Amino acid sequence: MDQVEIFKALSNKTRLQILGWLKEPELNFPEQPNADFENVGVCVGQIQLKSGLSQSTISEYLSILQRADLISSTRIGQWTYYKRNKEGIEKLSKIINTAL
Amino acid sequence: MDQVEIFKALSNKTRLQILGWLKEPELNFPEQPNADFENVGVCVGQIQLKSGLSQSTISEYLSILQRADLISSTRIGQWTYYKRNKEGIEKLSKIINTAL
DNA sequence: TTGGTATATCGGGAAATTCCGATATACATT
DNA sequence: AATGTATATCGGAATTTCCCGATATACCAA
Repeated sequence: MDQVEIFKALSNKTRLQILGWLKEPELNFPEQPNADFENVGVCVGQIQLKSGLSQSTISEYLSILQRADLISSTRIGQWTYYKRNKEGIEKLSKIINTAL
Repeated sequence: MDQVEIFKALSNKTRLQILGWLKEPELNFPEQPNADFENVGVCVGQIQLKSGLSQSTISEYLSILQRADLISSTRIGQWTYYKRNKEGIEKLSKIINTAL
């Protein structure tokens, strides 16, 4: 993954908010039946609801964040759950500390 | 300074390269008379030469990086020198570790 | 199989970014 | 004052990003 693409993924207010929300899902989203935040994450619909943007836009934003390795996804039934990707974010932290 | 603006500043290959060059100026630029890298930084002309882009583009890129607090400038005579801004980069590192 | 719900993908108008050449400004030299 | 050099600013064409509605795909339930 190109460094520039990671920073592009972060260059948008809504996408930064999503990452913030996914850092503490229990504070930012209502309880979910049959899917705990820690293991699978938060479903697209909840993220979209919270963002106020359209379904298609949020779906695209989530895939941009995923391509940048900042989040990861799990499909369960008809739902896709996204959660923070610790490894990717740690890698970004290392980039900041070594390249800049 | 808005977080989004910081990441936008970093969303460009040339601007990332400039930050990398300014991290170790002595490895990336020829000796400068009357201005040491540590205190004042590297003059615009040298950065432009190394980048291969036009003078106007590099001047603009440097001011984008400066607005994001990632570099700072000093004018001496007809030259402007830019150097890495340690504090701004440390602040960015904290953003990564707390907001994402 | 039919209909319903969740998400992904497509096509596109509007706005932002990239990078340029031309020009303006600032300072030094003669 | 006039000229030369370093940098900043302006105007703009080409490309990319933002965000939407429409549509496609995937899965579930009856």
